[in-house]
Amino acid sequence: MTTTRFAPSPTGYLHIGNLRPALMNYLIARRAGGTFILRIDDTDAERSKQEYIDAIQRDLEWLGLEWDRIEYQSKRLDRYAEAADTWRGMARLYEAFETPTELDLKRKKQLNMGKPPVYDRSALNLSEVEKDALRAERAGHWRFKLDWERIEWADGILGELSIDAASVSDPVLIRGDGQVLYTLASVVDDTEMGITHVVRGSDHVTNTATQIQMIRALGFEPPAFAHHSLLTGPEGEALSKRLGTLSLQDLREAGVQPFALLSLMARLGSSDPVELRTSLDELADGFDLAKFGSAPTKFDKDDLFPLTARFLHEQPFEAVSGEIAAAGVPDDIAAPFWAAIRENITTLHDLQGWWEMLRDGAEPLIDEEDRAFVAEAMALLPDARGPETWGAWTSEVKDVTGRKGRGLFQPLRKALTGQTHGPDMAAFLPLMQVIRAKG
RNA sequence: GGCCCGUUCGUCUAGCGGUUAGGACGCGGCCCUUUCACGGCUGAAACACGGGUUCGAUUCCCGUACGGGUCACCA
Repeated sequence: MTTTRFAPSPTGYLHIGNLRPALMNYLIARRAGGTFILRIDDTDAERSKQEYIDAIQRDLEWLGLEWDRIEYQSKRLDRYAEAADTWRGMARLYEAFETPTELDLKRKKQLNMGKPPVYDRSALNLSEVEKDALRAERAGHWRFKLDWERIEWADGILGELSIDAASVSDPVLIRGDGQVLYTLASVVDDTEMGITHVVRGSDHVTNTATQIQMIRALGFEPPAFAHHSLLTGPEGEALSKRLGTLSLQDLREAGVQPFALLSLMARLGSSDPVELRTSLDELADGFDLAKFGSAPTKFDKDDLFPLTARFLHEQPFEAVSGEIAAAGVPDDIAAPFWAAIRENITTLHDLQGWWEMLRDGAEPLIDEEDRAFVAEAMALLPDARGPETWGAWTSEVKDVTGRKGRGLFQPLRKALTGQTHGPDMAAFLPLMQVIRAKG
């Protein structure tokens, strides 16, 4: 049974970088008919907020990424304590007393000497008497004692990976104040919840190495791990530098459609072409981690808009009637309005502009050599305009002026809409409430 | 600085010793169309650099450069 999870920490809003693991895990579960768990990693009590938990769920719902189950780490503290006891019993968990300042100092010293900044395990040499003395001063924190060996695994994206445990610090699992840390909670949850595939960003590869040892010590077999590359900005710069406008909420407000976002993110970085898909089943179909590369992937927000436009162009009136009403379009002309302009919008925000043009008219765009022609044509334009008007009118203008083809239609479009391109005029003209060119 | 990963058209990538280096998106042109879009056809566009190994390197090895990640009592 395939079981995956998406495990955001509610310390901020979901952004584009979070969407990759969320989607990948969702699609893997979906494709296998398995279970997708939303796990709220809220062990950090100071930074976690209910507001963010709500926002995360809203964002996932907006995208249609439904979870089969939701779990909260803050409700599983007893499970973590139990695992800690197990490791203590095997002497894999040891108490250390360095303050953050001391550790920082040690690291700087090591760095200065050109050595890797790895914890030196000096706490292991403390006698019971020394420990008691230290306990009297401050609360100790707990580290997992790594076996110094090469840790290897076959990564679903990165391939064969090997990390020397000796090059990594023994991870702190429990803070001095008793707070359980990510690595511990994650390991316990992944094993107890039967997670079969862990897909996360490549910023976790060293965590994975240490977690494999922790899982084995608990008597479990590690799940299949896969680490996707991280997103960068269009110039290859770290994405964190421009995360400002890349929260899912920002994208939604910019008018990006869910399926545009999903279609791009489910394929970007893989060898499959990015094509608009309009269901999660289609997205799950053919989704394969092995098709993803391991190089950093450039993400450009602008790529979302052509997909959004394409999605909108396919939408029936019923799907957008609410937005059309919100843009101020009267009900009686809402359906023909959509039919006329839908292929000329990029996002739903463009609805407003077209409606305003219809309601208020557009500043005519008339070339000097067309001035007389346009005046002549406008005189022939009837006040009552219906679906047949454009055809009848243009053919009459054609007969009267002798113009035809582009030379006939283009000046009329420009005079009526002030633009060189736009909706099909046969459908658009009857909806125009005001025609400024008519005077 | 140590460790891990990476570098093929603008972008995402295929390639797994001998290829006219392929595809997709984007871009240009043509056709279709009263505009735009759609569709069809077509064009420009890439192996980071330097050494090896080899009859032969985009492909294998080493080095350099560059990029990303990590080295928290965050996740």
